[in-house]
Amino acid sequence: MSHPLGTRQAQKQRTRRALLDAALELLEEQSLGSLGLREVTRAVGIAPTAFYRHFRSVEDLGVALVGEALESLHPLIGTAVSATGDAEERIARAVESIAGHVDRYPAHMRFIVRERHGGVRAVREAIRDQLARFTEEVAKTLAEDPVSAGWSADDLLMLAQLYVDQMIATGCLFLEAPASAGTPVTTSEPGHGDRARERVARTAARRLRLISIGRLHWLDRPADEGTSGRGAAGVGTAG
Amino acid sequence: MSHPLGTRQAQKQRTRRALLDAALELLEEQSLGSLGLREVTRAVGIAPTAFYRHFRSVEDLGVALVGEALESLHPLIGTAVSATGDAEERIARAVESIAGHVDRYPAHMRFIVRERHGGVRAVREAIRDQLARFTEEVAKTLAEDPVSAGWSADDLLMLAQLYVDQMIATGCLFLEAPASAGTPVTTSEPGHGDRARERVARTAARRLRLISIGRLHWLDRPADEGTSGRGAAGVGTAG
DNA sequence: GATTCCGGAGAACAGTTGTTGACTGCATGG
DNA sequence: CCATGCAGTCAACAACTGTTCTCCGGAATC
Repeated sequence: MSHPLGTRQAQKQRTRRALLDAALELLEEQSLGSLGLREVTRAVGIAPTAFYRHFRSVEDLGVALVGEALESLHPLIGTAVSATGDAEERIARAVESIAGHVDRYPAHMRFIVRERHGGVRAVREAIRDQLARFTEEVAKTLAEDPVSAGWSADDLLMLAQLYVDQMIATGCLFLEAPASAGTPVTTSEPGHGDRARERVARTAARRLRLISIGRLHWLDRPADEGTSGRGAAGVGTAG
Repeated sequence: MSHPLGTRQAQKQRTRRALLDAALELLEEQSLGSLGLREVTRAVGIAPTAFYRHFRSVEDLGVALVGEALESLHPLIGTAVSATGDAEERIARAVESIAGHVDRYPAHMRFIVRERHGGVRAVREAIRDQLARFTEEVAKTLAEDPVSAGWSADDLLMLAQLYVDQMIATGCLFLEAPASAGTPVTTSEPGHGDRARERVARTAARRLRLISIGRLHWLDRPADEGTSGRGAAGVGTAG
């Protein structure tokens, strides 16, 4: 109601947040390209013209959303790609991290997944760039892992991209899994959602496991044929 | 101009195609949710009301597009996942198949990638279902591969999903790579596009290689811990 | 205490959208 | 050869869009 604390800029940032949040919520059932400026202001409860005080266009708002959505993703690197524990522990921890993140910021996750290949060029490119930064950081973390000894920078980046793609795909699966309802502890029955969630978790874990195995044997045949590098993993599969 | 061949239904299907094609082209720079009915008819050159003779809504048109886009994808299974040749040959063939498909049907590919997580529920679900069918067929093909001997059905499906995701991701990368211009043979210089294309091809091949390696060693530790199945591939990586 | 700054409101604008009903011309089937 | 079916047209509708300009009131500054 009133403005108990803070200056005027505080109020400005508050309605800015309201705009961002309203947009984020509206974007759960549509894409940014079809999101109207008036639609957002209506949801916030301000005049359409007030929108321009905060963003130049919906596209602009979208880019801002990319920023905070990807930023919220960053801390995941520490828990999901860290080099502590055995392989199975690490996989479990990674999957749990992703699940937790989707629980905390579902709208952010959905936004990224939807707009990554969406119809708004500026937002697409913003996501691509931010994701590239993120991937590079993952690559850096992977480099510190003893398993990565002897890997070329290119191969490490490839692996990081694979992991990041996997992370997003897994997050998307968690999003699509029927929500485990808002009641975390009230009922102890499994519920439809929890079953689906666990199925997703197990599949995701298996995927990571396969990648992890491939990683372990990546350098098994150091130099076979002349070319540039990786040895062909050819084995008798001739039909 | 005239109607030399065919009945009246031929003409109907022709404008239906025109609608689909126009939509497909318009969708290269926007998403289905923001695609207007009038926009499509305007591009085709017919009255807006004529649209209803073919589709009930733009959503409906989208679902139709899903059908033909995914159908065009099916023949890829034979060339990209077949069990002939050594691993390296197969990987190269898979990447080439995908590149070729993107060259032939770029709009289809873009449509799938964009709308797979897009803002139109009906289309999203149509893609998910069709993609599930596709994946199951891939799994069936993989099952015939000697490498898959001893694999559980669940694991095979997981691998198929991984391959399908990889296929789409690779296709998307080829789409984003600057086009190699419409002139295939006129100039023999590499050009910006061709360099980018080859970079994409090499990265995609490496990804497939890693997955292939993981596949080969998937059953290395048949039964380690009690649980349900796959042995933990844990190896000394403790930080 | 007076003045400037600025987030927001209001009205109005020209365009656009999806959808309707009644109509027309032409290929088709009796 | 006539009657029906049906793709496509036209006009009109209410609703909505993004954007501009003008104005207001309260905080911030001097």
